[in-house]
Amino acid sequence: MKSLIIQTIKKALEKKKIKISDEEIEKHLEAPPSADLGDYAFPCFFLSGIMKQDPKRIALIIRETIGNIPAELEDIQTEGPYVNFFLNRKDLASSVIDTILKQKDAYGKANMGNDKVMIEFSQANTHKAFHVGHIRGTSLGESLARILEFCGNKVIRANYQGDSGMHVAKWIWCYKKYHSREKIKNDESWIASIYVDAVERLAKGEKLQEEVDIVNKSLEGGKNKELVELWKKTRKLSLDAFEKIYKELNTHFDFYFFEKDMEKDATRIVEDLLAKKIAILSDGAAIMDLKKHNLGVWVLLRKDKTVLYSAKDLALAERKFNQYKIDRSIYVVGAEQKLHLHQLFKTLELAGFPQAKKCEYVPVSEVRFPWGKMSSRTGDNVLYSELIKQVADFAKKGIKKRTKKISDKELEGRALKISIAAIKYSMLKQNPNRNIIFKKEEAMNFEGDTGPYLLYSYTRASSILKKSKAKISSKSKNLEQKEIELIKELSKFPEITINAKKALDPSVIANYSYHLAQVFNEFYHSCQVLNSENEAFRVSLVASFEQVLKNSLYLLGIEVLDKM
RNA sequence: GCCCGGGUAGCUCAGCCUGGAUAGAGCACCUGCCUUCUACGAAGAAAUUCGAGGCGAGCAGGGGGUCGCAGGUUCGAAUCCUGUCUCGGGCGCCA
Repeated sequence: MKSLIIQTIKKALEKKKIKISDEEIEKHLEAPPSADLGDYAFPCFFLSGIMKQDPKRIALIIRETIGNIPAELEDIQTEGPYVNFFLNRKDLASSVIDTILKQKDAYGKANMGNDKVMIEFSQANTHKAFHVGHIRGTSLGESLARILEFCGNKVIRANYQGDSGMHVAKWIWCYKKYHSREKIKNDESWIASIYVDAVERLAKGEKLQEEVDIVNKSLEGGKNKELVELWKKTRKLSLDAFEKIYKELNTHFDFYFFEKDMEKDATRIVEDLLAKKIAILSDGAAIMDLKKHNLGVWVLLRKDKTVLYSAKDLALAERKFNQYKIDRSIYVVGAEQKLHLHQLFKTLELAGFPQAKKCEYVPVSEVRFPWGKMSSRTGDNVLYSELIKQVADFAKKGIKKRTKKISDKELEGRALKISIAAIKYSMLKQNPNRNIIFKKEEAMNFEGDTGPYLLYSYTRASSILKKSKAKISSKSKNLEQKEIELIKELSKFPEITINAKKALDPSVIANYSYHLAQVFNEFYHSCQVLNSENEAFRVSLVASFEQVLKNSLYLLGIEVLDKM
């Protein structure tokens, strides 16, 4: 249809002895700000230089030169310096609806190559809090995985859990020295509090770090059985807690990598880099001097030869490519680690790993309080477990207000899904590269641009579908303005998924979902479906909306509900 | 100091890559509406139908903007370029 319009414009211009390429015309062709202005608009500003006339006049000339309207189009009008084209909306409507109802869950899927992509995300550290910031990275990774799959990729979800390193040493040291009389509790906030206590104590006593270093060295050596046992036990508590969270967040991983398992390979790789003189020793530590590349200095091994996360990341990269034969490796990691990731990729390149070029970084910005950083080091944060409980309690109140007969199990289930939708949506609707200012009151807001609003719109649609007995038909004798708007919005979905994939940005999908629901709610208020003359058509439109909203929410990792 | 990323309504954000029709949303505030999640009454064996209100996780309308500031490019700048102010993050043994 677009090419027909391009050709129509081209012919009209040729009659006026002006040659413009198809590409040039397509570049200028745009969508008018509202449907009553048409479906495609051709702005004439750029022609005023060539034709030496007022663009408004040029629009009139083009319209006049076109003459009769081609059969496939409904109308061509001018509006100021624009020539506006109207498609045959009834045809458009039935083709959009037929496509959606035929393709169902596959509507919007794209075939953009079937690369095997590994996407690493979440990377929660054991022995520390899983707070709101971690929800963001986890939700983002899962959503990106779904978007890539939807566009034809084979996706491998990988988690890289920080179960070794200085933070673990601090926790073990602190527990042994100050808390050993406390029983080890299966309680996230208790585990998090020991870490906070360690950081506080270390900030006060300068010499204490030496004790932690000894614990660290000993843990890495693995010979002190008592320490290793304590590590294993506490590590498992953290990992089990994470697993429960992942399940609630509707995500899963195909592979779990652990920092602990990278230590040996990391040492080997660094020794190799030193032998090849790619890495050098400085003050006894092994470093990569990347100043030439404007990436500063990257420290790989401490002077006591224990490994740093930099070296472990080299080992991880090697393992990802060698063992899993992937075409593309995406790292969904905090934006504050930007330099680290670039140092990693550059080092892989200098070390001669051919896969270096296949690595990509998706920075995830912080979730902050209005007054500053959220931190597991200071304990100034909101734990996932606390937040989900509060939001779910709030959701339950809402459900109870409306529904008298509901089993406890059903109530819990619905409340959890609504809360997850609320929390995930709030994390995904914003561009990943920008900080989110977290306010607890806003997490409890279920109105407007929120996850629950989207779920609510879905339940409205499914309720209508349940009640209607009409036979579905995608054909309509006439179309209301709100119906046209909804159809046009539905037709945009395939393009939206491609945009989200290219940008690796779920907020594109989130913004679309919200706008789609808004348009549907406007339609809902202005067009009665049940018992209307046009019920057969409207039901098919509602069914299409339900399907597309479901598909787009799926890409965000949000499950829909029939009832709320 | 150097390197990134921001600055758009009181607050939180979208639009910026690829410049165009009055700069869009949400929250909060004000005014209306409310038929199709749920929920009340009546009729019916039931699906359901009819009726009058309420709720709000619904809709409409309203107030609120020097798109940080200053230049430049352009017929046209929130969008591109330069400068500048300001906030956040990062910058050799944390992850």
